[in-house]
Amino acid sequence: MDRFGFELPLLLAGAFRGLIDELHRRLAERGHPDLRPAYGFALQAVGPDGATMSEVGRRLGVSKQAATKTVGKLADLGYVDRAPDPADARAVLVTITPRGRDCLRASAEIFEDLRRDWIKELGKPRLEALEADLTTMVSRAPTATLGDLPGWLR
Amino acid sequence: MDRFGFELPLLLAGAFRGLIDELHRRLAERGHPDLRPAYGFALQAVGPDGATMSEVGRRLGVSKQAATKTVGKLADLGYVDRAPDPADARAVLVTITPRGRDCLRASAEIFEDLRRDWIKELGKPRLEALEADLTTMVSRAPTATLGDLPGWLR
DNA sequence: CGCACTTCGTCAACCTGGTTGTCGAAATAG
DNA sequence: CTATTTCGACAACCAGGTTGACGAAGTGCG
Repeated sequence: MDRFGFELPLLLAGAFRGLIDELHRRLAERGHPDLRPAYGFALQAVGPDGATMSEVGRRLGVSKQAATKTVGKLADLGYVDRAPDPADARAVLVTITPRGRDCLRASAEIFEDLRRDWIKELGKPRLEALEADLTTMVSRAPTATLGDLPGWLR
Repeated sequence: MDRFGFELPLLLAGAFRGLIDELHRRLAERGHPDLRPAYGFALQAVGPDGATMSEVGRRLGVSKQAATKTVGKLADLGYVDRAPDPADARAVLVTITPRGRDCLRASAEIFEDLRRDWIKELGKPRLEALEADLTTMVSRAPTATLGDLPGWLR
């Protein structure tokens, strides 16, 4: 079966999207219905040890202004807290709340489940080959932080 | 090498993005520097035979208002023309200009080149396996039109 | 110590690409 | 001929990004 070149990006995007859609479907079932994909990235960027606003922005590859807005949303949803940094009076420390931690844990579990689904469907060797090949191609064209996916296709 | 579940979506997104970034890099070299990924989708949606505004919107999976705006940009850039539909006085016919056609042709060629790059890197059997496996997983979770990718991760 | 420079986070203004709601005009159904 | 649908425009709005300016706080160094 000979394929067209344009199918490759479509397949990649479709697979990515399918994965993320399914993640959020299952996340909703587990009590996190209002988390959007973009917030998920941001939550990851905060990380288990917390981070300052600027740090979040750097990790996401967006301006600190954008990070401030996103963190604000995350805080409204109860996933993170903001507190003055005791070590630096200019800085704001963003930390993950228990709810945020639960969400992160659930996400990790769901991703493992999802990967298991793929293994069941394709077999372990095929999936590992797929991952290895994608790693090759991704490292060949080093992509940015990936947190700026939202604005990227602007 | 044992991988984490969360790597899979990252790899997919990274590969997709790498492909699209490279497409637009090469498109720019060929005289289409101002086409953005989102416009590329829209141009595809107009198609070689043209379409009405509403039709473009439906194909992209967005409202006709959004389609109107995007088509406006595309027209400003000289990729499409708008003309009253002789068969329906309400409708606006959107057609691709020669420049748009050139862009579409260049895109197709670049995607083929890109696929050849992947074949050179991974070998034909591996790439075909990768495509087949992605097809399996994508068809398992039927994704939408994909034209609404921009707004999707909202 | 004191001053210059950098960094932190905020505010304000703006852009883009979406959304919904309303509307008049044109096509279609009955 | 009328009722309903569809087309595309306009307006208002939202989300998530941008840049620029800014004061306050930390840092380096003569």
